[in-house]
Amino acid sequence: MKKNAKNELIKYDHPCPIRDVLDRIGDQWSLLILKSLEHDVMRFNTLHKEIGDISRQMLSRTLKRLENDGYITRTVYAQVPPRVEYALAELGLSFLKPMNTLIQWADENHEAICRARKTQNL
Amino acid sequence: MKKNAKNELIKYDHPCPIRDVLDRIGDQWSLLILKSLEHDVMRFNTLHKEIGDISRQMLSRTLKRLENDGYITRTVYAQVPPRVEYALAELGLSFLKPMNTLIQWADENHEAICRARKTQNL
DNA sequence: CTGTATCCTCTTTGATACTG
DNA sequence: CAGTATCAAAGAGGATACAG
Repeated sequence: MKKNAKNELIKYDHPCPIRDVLDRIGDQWSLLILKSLEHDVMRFNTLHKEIGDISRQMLSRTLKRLENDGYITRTVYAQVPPRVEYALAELGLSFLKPMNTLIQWADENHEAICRARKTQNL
Repeated sequence: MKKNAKNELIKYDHPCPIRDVLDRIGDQWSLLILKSLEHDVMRFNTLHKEIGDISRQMLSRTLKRLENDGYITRTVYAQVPPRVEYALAELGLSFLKPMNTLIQWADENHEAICRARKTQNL
């Protein structure tokens, strides 16, 4: 566990839910993957092509994390060549609502943000 | 849904507003800062104490980015010692709705996620 | 097809010391 | 009080080759 400068334990036994959740789905790819799975079950390579600029490694890692957190399910079919399908689990389905609220806001306010940003490049 | 010349599905044109927005407020601190400013104007050190484990450098940087993107305002009072107050700007106020939807979901589902996670540590 | 292992780079973040 | 500069560490992410 992390310690601060005085070597005191930082108390995250039960971390802030917001941080705990957002640290995971707040990365570069999770939302994109969940959004891709909103309407369809998807295979690994289909996701890879759809998202376009994600590396296979990051796709693999992020899928594992999402699966481990309970957002998605992973189904392997005993075939040659292998066929693996990813789909939203219950948690992922319930997450669609706040996610889409956020996405809608981003869409509506993107232009305003771009306008505000023009002055600098931080 | 759009398709390209080879009839493959394409969901994400560039620049994608979702990614552009979330890459900024999806970091470790932005949401926390915006949440802290939800009900009160705040000074630098007050924010620093309230958030607790953010470094001054990251607080400074994140505040600048949020200001530059138009989420918050920064007001300097001509005093000695200096007094600087941060407050939500219009964009930040409008962001409260999707943000709180997300926070509420995180609160309600945190336990389920923790339960799902127990098996591994990715 | 569906990944994993390895190596490498770039970004993020914190600690600390310093300035106005 | 409100930051900034500098340094260092950790992690995110990509490229490529390899494996089942």
